[in-house]
Order: sequence, then C-alpha cells, then structure tokens
Amino acid sequence: MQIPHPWNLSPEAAIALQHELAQHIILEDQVGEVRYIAGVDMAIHEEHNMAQAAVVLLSFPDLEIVERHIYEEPIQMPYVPGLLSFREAPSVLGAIRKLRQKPDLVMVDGQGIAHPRRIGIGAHLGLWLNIPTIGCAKSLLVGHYDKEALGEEAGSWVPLIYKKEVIGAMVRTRTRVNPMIISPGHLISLETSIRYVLACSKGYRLPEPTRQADKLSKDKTWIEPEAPEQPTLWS
DNA sequence: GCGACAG
DNA sequence: ATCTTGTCGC
Repeated sequence: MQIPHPWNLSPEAAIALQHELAQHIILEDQVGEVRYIAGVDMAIHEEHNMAQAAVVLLSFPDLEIVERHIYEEPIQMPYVPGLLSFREAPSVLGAIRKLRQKPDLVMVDGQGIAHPRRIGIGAHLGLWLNIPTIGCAKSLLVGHYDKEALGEEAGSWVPLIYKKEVIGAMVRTRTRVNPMIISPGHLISLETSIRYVLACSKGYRLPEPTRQADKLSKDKTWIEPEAPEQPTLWS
C-alpha cells in the first residue's frame, strides 16, 4: 500500500490520497480480545504554533488509566474541513509512539468513515497503525439523521445517513445530552463500535478514552515522566 | 450559484 | 481548535 506516506501535502494531493486510502478501509470486525483501549486527542497553542497531542491508555473493561503521554511539535498544516488528519495525525502518532503497551483498540476525537470520502482521521489512523479504531466526534461533518427517532436516554442511537448509506450513528452516551457521532474507523463494524463506545461511557458525554485524552491534551502542568523503558517493539 | 463544513 | 462568567437544570 502507499503507507507510510507524507503528511504535508497540498489540498489536491491530500484529497487524491484519501481516495486511494479509502479503498483499503475494512469494516468487518477484526477486533481480538480487548484488554487495552487508547484514546487520543490534540490541543493547539495558537500563539506558539504548537500542537499538544495526548494519548491515554485504559484497561478494559475496568477503564483504569494505565499510561498517559504527551507529544508536542510545531503545527504544520492549516485546518481544512475534510483534511483534518493531515493537520493532526502526525502529532497524534508522535504521542502513540510513546506507548509501551500496544492498544487493542483506539478511540479517536473526530470522524471515522463519516467523512465525504469515507476516511476521517479515525479511519486514517487505523489504516496507518493497522489497529482497530473508532471515530468519536462531537459534531457533524456530513450526514443526516432522524432527530425524532433518537431517544433521550443514554444508550439509544439512530443511524447516520450520507448519500443513502449508513456511515455511522448518533449515539446518546448520556441521558438528555447531545449525542456523539460514532463511526467505525478501520478493522471494526458500526455495531461493534457503538458497543465499545457505550461500554466506555461513564456518565459523561465523551467516552472515557477520548475524555481522558481531551483533558490531558489541554493540561498545561503535565510533565512527561522519564522513559527509561525499552523502545516499543510494536511500532 | 448558495450553504455546510470534524478540530 | 480557541476566545470566556455566570448560570440553568438534573
């Protein structure tokens, strides 16, 4: 395949690459036993043009924090709707590289395949890592759904439709709170994606992996602990 | 041509 | 994403 590939591309080249990569996304479950779930997110310090990516590894189904890491680097690309992965993925991957334990599943802050070309940052990261991923977004990029059909209780959900196809689901992770936009990333089905997201929801809108990563990415007092450990043997 | 538009 | 205090509701 064309992985690895450069990230600093022109909008035209990035879109062309997405069309190529989307062909390789697998939506059948290839999720083995899940012991560790990672959550990733990123914050930006506009003034210094710095990105602060964070990854938090949780045990499953306990959801206890096992590892937390931050990775910082200058932001390279601007934000362009539909091309978010080219702006955030490099930094997120930097944070993931610090994990000592390989995650069995990764939850990403953004769309999975609920994307114009079916390859949001969640799906893109899954392809790059060859690990099952789920896109957990807080707002819609594309698609429509039946608001009336979505129950108010935590656990209810309705399919997200785009061009006559089911690309994800609006999932109520908390009663009477705006639903999360859930879509499979890679190596996982929509049904399984929803199942894991709900299994990771602890009374907050964001599922634990993403919620913890979001919090850590915004933390300004976090000090990355020493890494006298051995290099990761999985990446 | 006119909106919509993850983070 | 980020700018930002108090405030309404479960």
